[in-house]
Amino acid sequence: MAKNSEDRFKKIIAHAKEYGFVFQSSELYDGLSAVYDYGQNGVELKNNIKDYWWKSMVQYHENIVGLDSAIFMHPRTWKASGHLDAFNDPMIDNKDSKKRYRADDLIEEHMEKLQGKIDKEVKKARKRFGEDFDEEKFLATNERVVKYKEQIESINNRLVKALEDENLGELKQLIDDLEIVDPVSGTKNWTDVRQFNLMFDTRLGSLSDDSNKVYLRPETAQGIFVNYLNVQKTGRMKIPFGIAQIGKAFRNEIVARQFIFRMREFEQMEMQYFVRPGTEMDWFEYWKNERVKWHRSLGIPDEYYKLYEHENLAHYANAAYDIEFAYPMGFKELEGIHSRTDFDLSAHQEYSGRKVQYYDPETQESYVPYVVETSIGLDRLFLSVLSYAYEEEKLDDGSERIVMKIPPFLAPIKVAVFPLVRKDGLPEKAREIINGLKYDYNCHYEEKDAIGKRYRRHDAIGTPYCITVDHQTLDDNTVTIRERDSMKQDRIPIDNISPIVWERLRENRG
RNA sequence: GCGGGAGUAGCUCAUCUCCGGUAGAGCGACAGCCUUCCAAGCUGUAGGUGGCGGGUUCGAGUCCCGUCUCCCGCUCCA
Repeated sequence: MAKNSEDRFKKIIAHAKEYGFVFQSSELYDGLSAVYDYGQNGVELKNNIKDYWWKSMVQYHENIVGLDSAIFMHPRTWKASGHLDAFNDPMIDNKDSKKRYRADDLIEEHMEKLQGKIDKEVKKARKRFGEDFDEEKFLATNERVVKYKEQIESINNRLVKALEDENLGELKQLIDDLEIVDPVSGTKNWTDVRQFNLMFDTRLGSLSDDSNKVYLRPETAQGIFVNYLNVQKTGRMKIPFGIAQIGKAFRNEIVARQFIFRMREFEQMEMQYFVRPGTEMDWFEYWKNERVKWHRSLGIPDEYYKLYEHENLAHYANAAYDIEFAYPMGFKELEGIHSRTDFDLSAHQEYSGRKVQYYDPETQESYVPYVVETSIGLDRLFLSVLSYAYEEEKLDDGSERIVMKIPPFLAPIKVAVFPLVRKDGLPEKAREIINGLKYDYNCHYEEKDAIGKRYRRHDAIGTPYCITVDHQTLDDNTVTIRERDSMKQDRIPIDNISPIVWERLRENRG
């Protein structure tokens, strides 16, 4: 990370804490690594983001409905989804090179080397015997080849058994016995083999035995897939249709850092769109464009976004696109659009033994729908808004201000109301105005300190509009409304505050 | 997880270094005064068992060990 963006990132994190957006979890007890809490302003911003996403998906699309599934799910869900197998890796570090490897990979590479030796022997023999060479016979009888083959077999047996038993000590022993060296450092100075589990587990019920182990979901999508039939049938949904969900997910990341970008407990906003097989690429394109449009509607300039097409695909996908955002630490994934094929629904059909299909009246056939997923990290979106919004501004008079240029319709507090001075009945008038506005907008009243200071305080949390009650207000019932970014003021009648704020909030939504 | 750096008031920091002797400032917050519009007027108040635990010592923020957390690099990442 470049020095100045590193500084900027630090300032944003400090600002987020100082102004009640994000606190480290359990800070009182020295904090909990990679877990964060949202403070009084953070929760408002986060709720506003959620609300906007939810409306964009569920309210603005008649064929998309919502869902709120539980975090606990039947353990077989994760067997079916592939998470149980795909994210259970035994890892080992070389103390000299500081490199980390998958222990089973190292052993497999060793076996491949042995296989390479066999191939070499075969090649040599073929050269020697020419036309008469009988490969099968050679493989079965050549002393050296047979020895290599036996070695491979015995290693493989030990490896498979060790993995099955989750015997980490045996894996380490195997690496020691084979005298495997680190390709980088060339040494055999290894740590113990340790198990890394992506998923958190816990016990359901008060008796602790292995049979009631359950996992905290590592993605919300599976809650949608296992409810596909329920929603499709009870909602009488016709393909194509979507199910949207906002919820917490949990991942025990090996390294979880970078503030709220990568957390152990995080929130996803996902929409799974069920389509007829063969049309998935069209819908993939469609949602790619829709999601880009949605991001543009936040009013953040295009250059903050970059599209990235995946070449290494996850176990469930046949196409994947990331929308990346220019965070202070560089372009990083904000949202993923994936064509998940029928991988998940088929897997659940197989593991549950139930028919997870759709009868298409048009084609008069049943099929397992294909799925196009849009999956965005709520916390990452929050961070993108926060890091875009943070600005240290030099004003014409030479002074500085820190202003959070949060898209106004997402701002934690929409309207702040101040009496110019704390006397002459101005505070009472200001209270009166707030009481009229608070049912429509999140408002804030302040009378402490000089007026300029109060403006700056609200700049720092991104409040788009400040209403000031002055002496003229008492004569003609007008107030000034000050706009955050331009710092310009208009004088408007009290009765017009609500419609004008409404109008401006709408305008600001791309 | 490994390696390096750091942790003193809400924030920024001072004191720390070869020399151990009962923690200060600015900003901020709060209360009040003064002020007719963009942070810096006046008065007062609160706030720290120096991340936590242990050791050495008559005495530790200061020396030693452990631990937690954060930052940087490496590794991993649906």
